[in-house]
Amino acid sequence: MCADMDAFFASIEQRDDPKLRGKPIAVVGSGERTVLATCSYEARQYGVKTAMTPGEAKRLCPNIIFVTGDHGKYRTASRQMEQICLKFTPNIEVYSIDEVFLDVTRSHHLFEGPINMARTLKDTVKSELGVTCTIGIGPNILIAKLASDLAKPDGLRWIDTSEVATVLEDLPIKKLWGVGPKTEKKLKIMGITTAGQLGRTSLALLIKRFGTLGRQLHAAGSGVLKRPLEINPGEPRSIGHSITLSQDIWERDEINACLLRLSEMVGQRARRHGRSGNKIALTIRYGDFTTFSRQTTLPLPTNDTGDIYKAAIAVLDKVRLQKSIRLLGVTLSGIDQNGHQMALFDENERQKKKALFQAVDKLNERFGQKTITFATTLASSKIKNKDEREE
DNA sequence: TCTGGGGTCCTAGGACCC
DNA sequence: TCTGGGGTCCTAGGACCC
Repeated sequence: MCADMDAFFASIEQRDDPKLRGKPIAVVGSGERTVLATCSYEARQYGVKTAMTPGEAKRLCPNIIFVTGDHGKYRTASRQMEQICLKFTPNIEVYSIDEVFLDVTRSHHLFEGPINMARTLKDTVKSELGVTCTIGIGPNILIAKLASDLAKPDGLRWIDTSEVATVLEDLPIKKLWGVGPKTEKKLKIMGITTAGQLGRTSLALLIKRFGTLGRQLHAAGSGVLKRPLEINPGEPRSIGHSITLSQDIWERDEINACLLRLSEMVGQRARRHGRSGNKIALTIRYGDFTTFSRQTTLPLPTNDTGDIYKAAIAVLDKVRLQKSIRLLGVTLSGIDQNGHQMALFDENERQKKKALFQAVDKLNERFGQKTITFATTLASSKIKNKDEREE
């Protein structure tokens, strides 16, 4: 089964504020330059869609109400959803904040079949969470997900093995999991527009044209997907934050201040999860939307704000900036997948550095962005920083 | 009121090693 | 005397997903 929350963020907001119920609303970010994270079904009737700008949405639907999103609240609701699903089977995969896969192969009989089970799950979600969800049922997660897509909102659909071919026959390829705009275009050039056609295309041809992806495309078109559920979520492979600035910036001081903030966000999250990584990537988007990234590898993994910041600055120093900057991002990867045994050793040092950074942030907030910063950021980039003690 | 933010996986090319 | 082959790691970019 695939249990998919309907217009999740918007539904939560409507649940919590009766004035929003039955109305076209959209959940947006807090910044000045934002897009719609999602919108209510009332808004969708006007053609409003996820990822639109508020301006576009307003043009299509003049009565639309914008609500600033509260991710903490959505995460809480998502965890509640997870707990509800666990009452039905221990074999679940929390695929995203608003989707859960359930392997009910061995448990549906306890509910007198999958349809009854799904109804009970829907009712439980409605009564305990106060929002609706759609459930798709199928012989594998690909079909279950497709069933939920076709049935939403507040729906329930079972695509039995015997129906799979019929459903796929005229299904547009872009509805398939893994087929985005680029792949759709390439397939169309090959004369393939439906899942049915994709499934009948020779595997050899698809592999020749798409490499590894070809195998997946063939499987998707045929309605099979062998991947089992990921019951135990692994370690995250990267931790990153990015910010679209309210105005494009050019001044090095402003860039540095932003990188410090991003480094602290990344470091904090890594420390909270007891993770470290040895690759630090910097993402830059110019005002004209050209976007690129540069990264560096450190000799040892870290989750220290200062280390991350220094690395980000070192990477930036190698870039000759062409235009003013719209977005900056910092990502930590190369995360040690076998735990955090290093942490005990430098706990003392870590605490000291953490206290230092908290103090620095406070001072900068109070007296202005550049009150305290790294000497290395003031020195000429020609000077090689061989010795860490320069800090 | 032009275009968010958080991720994953794959690929191509270069450096480097034997 | 114009020039192999296999392998690994790293970086940057792209496609996709929610």
